[in-house]
Amino acid sequence: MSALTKLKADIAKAIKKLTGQEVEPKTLTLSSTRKEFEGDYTLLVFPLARYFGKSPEEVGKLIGEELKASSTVVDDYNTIKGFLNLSFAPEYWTDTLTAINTTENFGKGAPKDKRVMVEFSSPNTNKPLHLGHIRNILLGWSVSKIMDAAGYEVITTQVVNDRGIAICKSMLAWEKWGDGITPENSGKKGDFLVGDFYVKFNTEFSKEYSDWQTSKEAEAVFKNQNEIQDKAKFFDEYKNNYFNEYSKLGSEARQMLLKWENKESETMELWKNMNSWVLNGFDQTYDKLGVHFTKSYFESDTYILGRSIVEEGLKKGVFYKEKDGSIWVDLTDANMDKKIVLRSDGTSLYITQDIGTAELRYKDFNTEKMIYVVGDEQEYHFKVLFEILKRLERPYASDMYHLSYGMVELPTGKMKSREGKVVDADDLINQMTLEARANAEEKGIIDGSSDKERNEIYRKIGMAALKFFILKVNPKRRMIFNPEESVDLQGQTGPYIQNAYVRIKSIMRKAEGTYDFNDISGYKDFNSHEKNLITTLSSYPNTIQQAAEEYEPSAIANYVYDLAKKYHKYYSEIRILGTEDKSARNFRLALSYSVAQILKSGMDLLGIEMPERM
RNA sequence: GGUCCCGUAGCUCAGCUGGAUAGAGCAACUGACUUCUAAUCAGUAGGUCACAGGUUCGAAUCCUGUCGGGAUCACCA
Repeated sequence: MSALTKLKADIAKAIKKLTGQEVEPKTLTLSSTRKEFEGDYTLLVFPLARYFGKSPEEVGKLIGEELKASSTVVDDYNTIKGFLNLSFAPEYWTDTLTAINTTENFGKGAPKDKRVMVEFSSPNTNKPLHLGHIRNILLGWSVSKIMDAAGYEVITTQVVNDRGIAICKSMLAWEKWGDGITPENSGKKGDFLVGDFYVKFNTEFSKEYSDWQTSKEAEAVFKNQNEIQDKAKFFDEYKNNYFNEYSKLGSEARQMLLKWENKESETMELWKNMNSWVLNGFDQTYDKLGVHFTKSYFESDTYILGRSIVEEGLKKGVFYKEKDGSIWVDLTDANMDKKIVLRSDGTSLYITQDIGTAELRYKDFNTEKMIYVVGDEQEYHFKVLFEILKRLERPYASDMYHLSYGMVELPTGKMKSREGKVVDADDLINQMTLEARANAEEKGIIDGSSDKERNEIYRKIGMAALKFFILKVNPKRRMIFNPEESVDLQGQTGPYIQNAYVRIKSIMRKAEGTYDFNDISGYKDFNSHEKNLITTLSSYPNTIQQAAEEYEPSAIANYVYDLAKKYHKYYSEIRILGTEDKSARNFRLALSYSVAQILKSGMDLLGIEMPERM
């Protein structure tokens, strides 16, 4: 039991003694005292005044007096209006620090005996990962780390969309214009190579389309409609119809998809090859980002799943059949629409697949809780999916969450990979490392280490800047990313937090062998920074639980920044190694050590590594 | 049109289970490196918390409505 929980129990006891009223300790509001006031923690007495029938100020005095007499934690008190400010005994601070210092993995929650799956990334195999994926991947990875720290057992997965018309476009373009090029013979990263052909297809297709627009056939199409008068505007919107009805390239791509579905060997061969190039490229990017998956699922395996569950649901009466044979679910009573779950020709849809994959994962891993990290444009889809699974009475249906996040846009608008208008993940990662290096070289620090070590440090700093930049923001917010304005390395950033850690590491190296963490109790004259830091440290476990409950990496990011900021301030005012009094010096080193541990641990929850020097 | 998300300093964002005078960073200006790493610290300046009502001893926070931005409402994924 932490000292604060004990204090709350003491307060409840005091109230009981004074009024006879039973109060649930956890309903008490206890927060750290604002720095303008005297005291360490503050109890809000407004809500308690009614039990006493006296003014909040008087009530504060009564409780304060009682606590001073009965609680071992409380040394003194003062009241201002309805705020009861409590000052703690010196032992509280040293004991708390020692407890933090000696607890292994301080902050980690007790095992919850529940397995949670986090699905994220889920890329298409026709182009490289881009900035949008980065937000997804960082969120997913961080949430999985946070869940783990909160006490869950975590499984990470991705569903790779490796089939469909998009990949056929790349395949077709490679066949037509590729001239046998491969990642091996060209030295180009596989996902970029395939992505180039995807763009190539689309530029060729656009050419074909604009040529067609002057043909008689096109004239006729335009005349046969009278919804849009402006010709250019009409053809702008007609592009998809053209692809499906008139385009030569479109028909070739569709034929390729048909061949793939019929598993024709030549097509399968090409498909397998190109997919392996892309997946290989993805693995390199994942490595750089430091993420990995317990298991990857492939849509080419899962796209037919879900049908048997639909059949089962039909029998149960959850679904119904239309005259044409298509199967539907009516969700109007849950304030949603009717939704098709199986086509009239018996084939699966996106939602059918998702029903099937959920079931498959449950069977594979026995996950009773599932988190899907997917963009907010799919909110409705997941609302429907979760409702369907509930009606099908799946055992995991009660604990499903769609972690939805806002789109990442460029200043010029949305990214369009078809037009090659994207910020590639790899480019961004490299750019960040270069940025970190340029910054370091300008400052002329990090000397004495080898090139290899230095590059490793630059990588860690660059990645920290990028990851923190993205994770500190509430996922729901849309974000506009300007590649021209580089990500900051100063201020509220990843490197700022790394710097606090590095400073401590430097102190610890210098102090090596000259201190004893067990000998701190002689120190009693704590300054406000020290109390403040210990208070912040002791709230770490709570922060983790809250971040897990709310699926909110930004809560951790803000916490870690706050801690680093407080430490930087402390560092600038107190000369730790120069402390004369022995137990004070030990205390300060112990405190610094704990701060470093928690900074490292918290950053790890964001997927950010710490350098030992920078 | 229905539903959901967002709106806080010039910019990027915290704060939202109601509590004391709304906080950071960036950008601007001023100061601090012979002293544990200045990717730091201290300071100046910057606010009708989109707007209007309501609940409350107390509202950026809760409720209702309005406005602005975005998403979504396919036998696409």
